[in-house]
Amino acid sequence: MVKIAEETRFQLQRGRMLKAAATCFNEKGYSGTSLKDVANHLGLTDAALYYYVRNKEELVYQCYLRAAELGKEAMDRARAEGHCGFEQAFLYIRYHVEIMVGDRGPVAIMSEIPSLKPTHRNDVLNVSRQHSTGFEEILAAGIQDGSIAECDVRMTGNAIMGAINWIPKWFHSDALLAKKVVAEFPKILTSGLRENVS
Amino acid sequence: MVKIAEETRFQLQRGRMLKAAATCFNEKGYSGTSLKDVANHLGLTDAALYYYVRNKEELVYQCYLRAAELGKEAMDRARAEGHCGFEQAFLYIRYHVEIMVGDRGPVAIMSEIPSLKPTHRNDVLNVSRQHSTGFEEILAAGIQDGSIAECDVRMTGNAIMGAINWIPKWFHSDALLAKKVVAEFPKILTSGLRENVS
DNA sequence: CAATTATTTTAATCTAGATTAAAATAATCC
DNA sequence: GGATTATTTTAATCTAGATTAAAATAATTG
Repeated sequence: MVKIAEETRFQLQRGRMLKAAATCFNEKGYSGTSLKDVANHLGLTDAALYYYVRNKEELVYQCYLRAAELGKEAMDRARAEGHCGFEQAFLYIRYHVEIMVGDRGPVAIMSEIPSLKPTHRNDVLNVSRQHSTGFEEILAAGIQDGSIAECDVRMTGNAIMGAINWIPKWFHSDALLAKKVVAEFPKILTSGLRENVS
Repeated sequence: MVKIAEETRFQLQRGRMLKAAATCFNEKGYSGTSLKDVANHLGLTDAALYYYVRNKEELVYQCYLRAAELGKEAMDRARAEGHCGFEQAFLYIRYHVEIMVGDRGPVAIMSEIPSLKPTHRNDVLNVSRQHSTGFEEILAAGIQDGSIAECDVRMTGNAIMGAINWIPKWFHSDALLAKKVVAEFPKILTSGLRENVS
């Protein structure tokens, strides 16, 4: 068995597992999902999951890490492509939402960060903070370049991020709705940012 | 022991318990908080909580019900006092946020609704839906009366509610920050609603 | 203060669901 | 095809933390 093939298969299953876990956690809650639930989603037995992950805590950790990475990906793209603060903010929201409601989702809601073990918790918190900070930087840049009206970047960031992070609470795999979310959310969440705030 | 005195004391402790539980759930996550944690907050033993609640599931249920009631209270006030859709939306956000970050909080994030038992889950979901619907009605009324620009009320409602519901994730008892949140959130979340959306 | 009721604690259980070890099956390679 | 490694299952344990029963303490009443 050659290294490359083996890792590919392994990583495929592992990816499926993380998606299944995210689905379960979002839809059944954390305490409501047993490893058996996740395994059933994959046509496996609960014990099989231990081949991919040390324990349940690590499963959650990996889900959260994946969520954070996808967010970062969206932000990186937006920063690279947007020509002013406003455009970067708009694109970030657009890309992140697109990922969340698209076929790379679902993305796990990070409701159980505090019950992760210290190392893992810090990992996740670090990426999260980077992410928040990154968005605040975009907003600040937008104020500088005149594309965004003067505002409290911390609070505005919290508001917009909150709206995004909450999506998995009410959105459950629905292509039609997904289209609407992608079309509307970026508009809605940035419509208050322009200069004409009265 | 007279009825009234007894109920007063009981209800007081019970109220404290619900607040302590909300604090724990928000800060340590659901699976991260044991009944012992909640009890310690009150200087009690875990077993004592069973005097106030049948089991942990009911404790969560009560927390969520309380959260829903406080939201409803804010919305009722806003509807009674606001003179147009926009004003009602603004006031609702203001009042709800004020409650969440003030001394009537914290309000539990409803992350574990799916693991409630069916009856309780339905109770909570019903109030929640009423609440969302109520806000959408406010938005629709605002569009009618011209105080709010044409928009997708469902999506706009989801966005604004998400931003509010996410607050307990990053806000932890801090009077100074509380002031800022109350001052900024209503402005930020309604700044995109006016007619001048381009 | 004695009696009654309310509240809390102590000290056990009880249990779902996580975890593990060993065996079985499946995939891949030479 | 036989050997080797990867993946999954079966069948037990193991455990934290929820739950309970009985006893202890505290409050209130007349």
